[in-house]
Amino acid sequence: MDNPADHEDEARSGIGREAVRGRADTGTLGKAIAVLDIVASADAPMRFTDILALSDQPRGTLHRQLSNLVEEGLLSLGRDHSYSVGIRLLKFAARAWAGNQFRVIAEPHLRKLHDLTGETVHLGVLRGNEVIYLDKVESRQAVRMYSQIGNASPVYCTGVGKAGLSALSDAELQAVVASIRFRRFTDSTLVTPEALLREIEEIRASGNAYDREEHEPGIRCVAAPVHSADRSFVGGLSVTGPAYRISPELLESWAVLVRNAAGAIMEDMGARLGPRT
Amino acid sequence: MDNPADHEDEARSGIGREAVRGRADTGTLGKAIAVLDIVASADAPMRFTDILALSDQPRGTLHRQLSNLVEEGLLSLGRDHSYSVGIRLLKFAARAWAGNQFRVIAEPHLRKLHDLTGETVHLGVLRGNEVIYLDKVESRQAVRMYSQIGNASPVYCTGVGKAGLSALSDAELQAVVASIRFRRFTDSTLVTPEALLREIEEIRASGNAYDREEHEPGIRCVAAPVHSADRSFVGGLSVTGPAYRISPELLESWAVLVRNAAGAIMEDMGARLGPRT
DNA sequence: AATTGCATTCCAAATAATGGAATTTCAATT
DNA sequence: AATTGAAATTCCATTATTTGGAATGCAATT
Repeated sequence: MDNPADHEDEARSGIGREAVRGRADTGTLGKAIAVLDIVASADAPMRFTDILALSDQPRGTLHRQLSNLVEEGLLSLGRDHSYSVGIRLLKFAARAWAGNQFRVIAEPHLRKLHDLTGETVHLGVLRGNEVIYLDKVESRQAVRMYSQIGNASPVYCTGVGKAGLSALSDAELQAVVASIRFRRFTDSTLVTPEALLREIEEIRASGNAYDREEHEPGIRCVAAPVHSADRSFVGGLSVTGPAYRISPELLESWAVLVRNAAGAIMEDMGARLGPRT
Repeated sequence: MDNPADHEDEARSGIGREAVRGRADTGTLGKAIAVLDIVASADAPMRFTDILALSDQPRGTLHRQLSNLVEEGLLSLGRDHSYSVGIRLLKFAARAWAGNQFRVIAEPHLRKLHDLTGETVHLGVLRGNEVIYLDKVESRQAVRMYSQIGNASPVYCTGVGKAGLSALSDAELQAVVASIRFRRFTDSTLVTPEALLREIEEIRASGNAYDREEHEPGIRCVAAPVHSADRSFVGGLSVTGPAYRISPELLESWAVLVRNAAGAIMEDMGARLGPRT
């Protein structure tokens, strides 16, 4: 599943407070991280000229930016002049994950939901027009944790993504939807803003989002919106499974469980964060 | 101290750029990442003044650096003015992990080693005077993957760390050892450069490093050095288990298995990278 | 209402980044 | 072994960004 033209500009209009920045890539740091993002969004190591083609920086500038990133361990430069993401980021991410209170508070609820359904449970948050998976509980350990945690998927074709969108204000929703470059993954993928917005309305009314094989054929899920106490994290909670095992009726029967779990998470967060303020 | 062997090693050129690096807080990016590192190294969210105390930047400067990091999603600023590591790093790390060829090539060998011993297997690489765990295979899934992957531990009291050190040139070894601030974790922890260097010599001779409850009481391990084909990654492979289950004799009986697995990984890497060059 | 302990903003001076062009290295081919 | 075109890297006068000490804002506490 390669998405070639994805890392072009991505119009990073994110969510919440860290989000309403229309302009990004400003300042020395911003430009450097934009370069890092280009390399991180590719699915193979990139050579200098490959990156040059995607970045809008002059040769000399780009070269120094890359050198700085390598110097800091954020990128790694192979003998064959190919750049890939550096392992120093693993350390940062491990801390980001372990220290994330939203995830920590949610974790027991994910487990409970997994026990109730027997299927894979995901927690993800919005970041721009992507959803980043924060946690996952599954039965078989065959699939590695890292295979999902940290992974970025489009908002418009995942249960977690659509659930998250439904929790945004209209202004935020409009901004995100406008930044989406729709791409058809399956026959069921929603590929227009109108179809997406219509579905968001339904989600707001019912409290549940569904992924009916819209991202991957044979994969269904039911989700509900969750957000952290201060709304700095907005996302969703979902139960996912193979279509052959999960009938639409079964999926629907889990809807209330997912909503309850999402509600319980938000209650826990209020309980922990409320008094402290 | 004009050891001819040193020149020999230096002549081998660019060894372990990734593995051994001095402090490089230079440039705008470097200083920003240094600030990020301060926040990532703390085990709780930090407020502005906490960070100010640890960084040697003036108020105004630090404040703008933090703002920039938040702007880029590398840090997240809570409503209570506390900074924590941002989830955008999860995306970068997921790519760094999935795309890391060293880890990809090593993975089947970790599994095989796990099957042979039944105990937890770790793969880690040196970064400065820390070892960063790249992968882990364990029996019980009770402990979460993220609990180790990406985690940074001191080189001098872990099997993987000491194994990695033994694979460095004398010059690199000296540089790393000089940068260590020794801390006693258990009664067995090596706390002097001399003791560490003496043990590195033994590891070089035998091909195996041991952690005899030097980091955590009740935890033992046997390790062997590994490095990527171009030596851009230098680290170790280890089998770890609880002391009550793993006698010193049993541990020693695994030594050859670990050495063989390490050798097989390096052979695989040569096989994949060799023809391409 | 005043105080205290923070976090945040300001702006001239200092410093680091910029980028077009020149140079060097690489790798494929003869 | 020599040639050559492509790719990577370095150079340095110009330009834009960061710097940092001091002033200001903000919200609890007395």
